[in-house]
Amino acid sequence: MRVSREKAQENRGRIVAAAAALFRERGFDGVGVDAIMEKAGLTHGGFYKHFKSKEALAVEALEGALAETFEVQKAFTTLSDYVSGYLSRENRDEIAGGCAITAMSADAARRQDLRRPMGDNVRAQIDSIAALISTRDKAEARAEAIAALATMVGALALSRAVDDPALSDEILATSRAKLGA
Amino acid sequence: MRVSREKAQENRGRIVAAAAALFRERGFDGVGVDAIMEKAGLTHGGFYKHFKSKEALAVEALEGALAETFEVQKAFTTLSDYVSGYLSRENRDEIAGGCAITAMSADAARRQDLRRPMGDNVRAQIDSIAALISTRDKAEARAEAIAALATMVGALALSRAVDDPALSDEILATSRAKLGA
DNA sequence: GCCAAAAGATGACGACCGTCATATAAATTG
DNA sequence: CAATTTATATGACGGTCGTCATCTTTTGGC
Repeated sequence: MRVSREKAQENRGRIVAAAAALFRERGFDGVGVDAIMEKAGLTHGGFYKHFKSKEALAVEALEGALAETFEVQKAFTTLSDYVSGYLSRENRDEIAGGCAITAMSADAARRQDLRRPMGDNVRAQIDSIAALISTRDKAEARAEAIAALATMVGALALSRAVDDPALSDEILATSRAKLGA
Repeated sequence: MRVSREKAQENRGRIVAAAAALFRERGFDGVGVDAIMEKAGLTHGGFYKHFKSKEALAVEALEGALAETFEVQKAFTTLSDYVSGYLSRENRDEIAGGCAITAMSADAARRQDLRRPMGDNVRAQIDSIAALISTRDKAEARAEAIAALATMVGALALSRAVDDPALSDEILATSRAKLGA
């Protein structure tokens, strides 16, 4: 049955939000359109009234996930807080709500469409981190920001991939320390 | 038709090698058993004479991919060479033959079975890198090794995920420089 | 050299996939 | 209030998936 424009727009948002969580949790190929629609509280059929393909939804979902976590990170006013928030056990254990760069970089490497939102967000993150670094030399701040972002993304990925919880914690703690947090 | 034990073992190895490449390239859910068997020069039916499931093959394929790249990396005698080899355009562009940690960490985060080989290899890499660091303090060398590995993995993942080739190159070059290579 | 074992090929199964046609029913338009 | 539009539901399609049963053919053990 039909639904008000307002409600339809809200439903669309719920589909994107559900997809943003599920794609991070299970990867692009690990989630079906039916699972996304179910999580959004709808049935699968209406999907193509909102999106022209699963891939098109993935682009929007990635943009949404990246924007959401970027908002959280922009709230940190020091590099130390930024790093501590990123390399925390909570962020490691909540993949569905955590950093979309780490969770979806492999999908982005495989699917052209996802690389543009990734690139946009990486550029923004670099600028954001560089702004937190108090160095005279702008180029040097940018270089430090790039390396810091790489270390954070790699440490989070490693901490999620290894079997031993002690090693996982050690990776987070050591990387935090190396980044001055 | 039947085949000699020797030939059967060689075929098994070809299946594992094909899977090691395809899983890195397309992810666990992006490859079917049929594609793996075809790449190995066989038909899909014989698969379950060799492996009890696709997941079981993935464990062996990951072990193989990790061992293979680890052999390459162990050949480097300085940290600088190690880093330069890892953070090269060639390694970035050859996902199927490149670092399995970077290519499969997301799959490992999702699938328990893959975390043990990941953990084993990460431990070995840390020790291997730490041995290249000339520091009196062993704990300090280990900490530097962990951070260096995290930076390398993150930089490679980022360089593959972004849309802009210039940014991709910059991430590699900057991370190399930060790691003294 | 015969016989049991087994590797691989062929083919099928149930489940799930992305996508779309159609039906339903409510909202918007006039 | 009537006519039209449209968001969602139902159901189906062709294709692909992981897995397995069966058959063929050859090997390896006696």
